Amino acid sequence: MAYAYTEAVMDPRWLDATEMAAWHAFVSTFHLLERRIEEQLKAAAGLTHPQYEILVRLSAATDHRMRMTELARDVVASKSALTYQITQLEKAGLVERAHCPSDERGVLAVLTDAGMRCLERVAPGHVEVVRAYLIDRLSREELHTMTTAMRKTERALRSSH
Amino acid sequence: MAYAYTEAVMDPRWLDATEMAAWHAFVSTFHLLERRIEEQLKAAAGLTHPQYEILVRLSAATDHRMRMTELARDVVASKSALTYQITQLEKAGLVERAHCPSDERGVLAVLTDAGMRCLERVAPGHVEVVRAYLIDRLSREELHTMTTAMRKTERALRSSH
DNA sequence: GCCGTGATGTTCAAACCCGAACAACAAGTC
DNA sequence: GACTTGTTGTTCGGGTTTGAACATCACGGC
Repeated sequence: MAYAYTEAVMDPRWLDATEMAAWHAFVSTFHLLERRIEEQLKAAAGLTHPQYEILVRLSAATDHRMRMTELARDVVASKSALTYQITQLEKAGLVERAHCPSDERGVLAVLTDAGMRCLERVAPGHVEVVRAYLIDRLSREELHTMTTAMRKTERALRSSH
Repeated sequence: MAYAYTEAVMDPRWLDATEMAAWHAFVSTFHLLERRIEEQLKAAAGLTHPQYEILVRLSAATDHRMRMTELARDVVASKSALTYQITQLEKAGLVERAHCPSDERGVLAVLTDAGMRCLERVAPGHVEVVRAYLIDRLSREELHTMTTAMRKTERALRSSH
């Protein structure tokens, strides 16, 4: 019990001003952008951001279908959260569930035609928001740096469960 | 009604591969990091990330107190979300509410001594996570670029309500 | 074939967030 | 002072996420 805190107690490497600024800017900006995106999607099609992301992934998949677990990994959602959202999208007629032929327990989330049309209708407005507040404000150089930086962290997080 | 969609319909400037990669990396990484942080904070002190952020802001404020609205802006939370979290922190004895002397409707969130001690105990472990997965993996150059990039977006989002 | 281990997707209760509605007050105008 | 306008913080209902528990099935060794 005692040495569970040993490392933290002995080595508090605090963030300096530059590091603190980077971290706070990162977190605050994401939340603000997320809020703006939710607002736009809800007004345009009654969709939430997680729901939109699901439609995007399915539209990019072969045969417009994906296993639940793989889809959950892609959109970074818990299994139960994905179950809930797929149920919602099913009620809206944008997604269907299908049995997985290769695995008896498996479930496939399938994008319907209505779902594809919905995505095509909503995507331009969504992209416009992402552009207006993030992409178009960054130089090619900045974009590239941010991508490599994010990937380093993503890789580290995904490889440690 | 017709030209509400005009711009989007006429000008669907899709994201190219580089832009798409940047955007997806940004969103995915944040969610993964957020998940890891929540896990660490909950295990260490039964705190959520929003709650931790509140304690941090209060500890940095003069007299360890802040108006609700200002605090909500800082941590990027809705008014009702902050009301809820302050109530939770009050139950845990980490924060108290006080009347605002200069404004009769105002409420001050005040960090208690127990709250300060809690923060001091938890902060090292939290910082360690932020370092291990983000800060320490980025060069000084990358950190600076990311900060300026985030700030551009933050500024744009905050100035448009 | 038969366990043991692990993966898959769902269910459930609890916690949490959002937005609209609301009462109370501030600040300025007339 | 009364009126208007805007701000402050809370409340409430509905929607969403979480993590643990669970039933079901895949896969390997023996």
